[in-house]
Amino acid sequence: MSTLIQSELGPLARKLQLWRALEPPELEAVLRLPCTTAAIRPSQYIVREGDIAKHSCLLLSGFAFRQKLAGDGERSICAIHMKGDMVDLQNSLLGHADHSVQALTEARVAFIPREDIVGLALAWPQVGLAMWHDTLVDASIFREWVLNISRRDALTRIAHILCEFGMRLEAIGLGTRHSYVFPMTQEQLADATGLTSVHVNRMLMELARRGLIEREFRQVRVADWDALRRAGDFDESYLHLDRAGVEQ
Amino acid sequence: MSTLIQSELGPLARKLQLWRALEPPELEAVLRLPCTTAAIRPSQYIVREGDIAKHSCLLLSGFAFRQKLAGDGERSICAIHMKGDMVDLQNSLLGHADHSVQALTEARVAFIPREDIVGLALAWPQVGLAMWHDTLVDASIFREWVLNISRRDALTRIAHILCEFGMRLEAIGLGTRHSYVFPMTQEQLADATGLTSVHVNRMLMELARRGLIEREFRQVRVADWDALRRAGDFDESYLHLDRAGVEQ
DNA sequence: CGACGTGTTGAAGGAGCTCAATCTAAGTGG
DNA sequence: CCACTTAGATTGAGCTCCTTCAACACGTCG
Repeated sequence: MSTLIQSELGPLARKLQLWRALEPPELEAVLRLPCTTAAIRPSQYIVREGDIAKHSCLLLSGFAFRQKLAGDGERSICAIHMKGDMVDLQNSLLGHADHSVQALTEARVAFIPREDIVGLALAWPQVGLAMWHDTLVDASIFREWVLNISRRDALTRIAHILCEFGMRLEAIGLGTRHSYVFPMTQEQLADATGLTSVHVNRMLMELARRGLIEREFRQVRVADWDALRRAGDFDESYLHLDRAGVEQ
Repeated sequence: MSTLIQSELGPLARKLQLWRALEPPELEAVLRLPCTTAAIRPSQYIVREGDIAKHSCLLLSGFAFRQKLAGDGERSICAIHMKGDMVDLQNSLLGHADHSVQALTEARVAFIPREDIVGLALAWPQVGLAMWHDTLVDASIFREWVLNISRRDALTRIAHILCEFGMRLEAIGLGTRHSYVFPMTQEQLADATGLTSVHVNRMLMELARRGLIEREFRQVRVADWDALRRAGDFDESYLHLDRAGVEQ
């Protein structure tokens, strides 16, 4: 955890521009944010539930997930994150972390001091709006997960999350939804879908048996995207990747 | 849907101040937002999934909920809202509504044009931050619901949602967590917890049998708050009602 | 009065869980 | 290079929490 580099924040600038057109001086302000970077190992904590917020974290490479624990120790994974995601913007404004963030793979993370995020939003309101927009999209994904977990059966849940992951990878130019490495263990996938790892295993095998996907360890090949999409009751509009209707 | 009144937006100003200290001119800007109000009947739609965003909606009185539908028609209720809540800030920034909002009881709603919300955030960045903060708290509640539905058993889920509702009522000065009218049918409560109405019914009766609550139609009397809190694995920190650690 | 929405109850069935064994691949140390 | 370990994936068998279906109770409202 060291080195103060200016150009590290490219992925953030790119993400924010996806949400809102930014002028050169605004982009510059984003890129000039002070930050320190760190290399994170798989399963290492980036944020711990209860932490007092001192900085926000941006994922520069690799994958991470958010988790909460129930009183009896059961784990719930409520989000998966990839390059360019602010894994906890909320720490910039809320007092304490209400959940943990953990690395899924080798990852690089940039830490940006809390007050600089707030200062950025105050000095450059358009950037503030872009970050707010980002939070709104996050919230939309949480709602879809509530639906996924509460009202879809096991097979559909798994198919849905596979669709979402591929779609998001593609959206940030990190691969194609037709073939990718899914970076979670079956136990983590279980915690992300409200199932057990045993049942996740059976459902993955069932999806393969039906010819929707082909698997080789964590490598997923989507043999029939339309069928997987149908099986997963997947409609990407909740990801708000299109910006139709968003002017100004 | 008519009448253009200035002082209608008091509940919004109060809510935003809860999240961030605002100066008189900032407050005035909030209160001066143009808006139209409407009386809404129970189960009437306030926003429909797929709607193109033209305005944001503020709940002035009564209760409402957000829902999404699965492909097979199953319903998921992902949030309950009360006085002062912006039931769809996301419409101000995102292009289309990714879910519906429906009235739970008789309600009064203020519609604020999309561009005025955006304009407010641009002209008064502190107000923009307050609205962003509001979205972050919303997202925190969604995460807790994901945990609630995915990793808690039926009795715990119901107890948890009863705790949350009472706590939030109290926070906005609309009652006490020890006794309130819970404005949902058992079927709606089922859709908010990922259960069936039959099982919700049995769990409510079990909570009463154990002496945690007393019921009379929708009226809930919390006989033993601490026990209910324990039974519901409830820890209110995710509501971010305290502002400890939040300076400036 | 009949119809409807909501709540309550019983009985039977099933989707997913639990427990436990086995398998595989990738280290790790000798 | 091989014995040993470990994390994760796979499989089977039995069980349970919750669902499904169906009936009935109750209050309200036309």
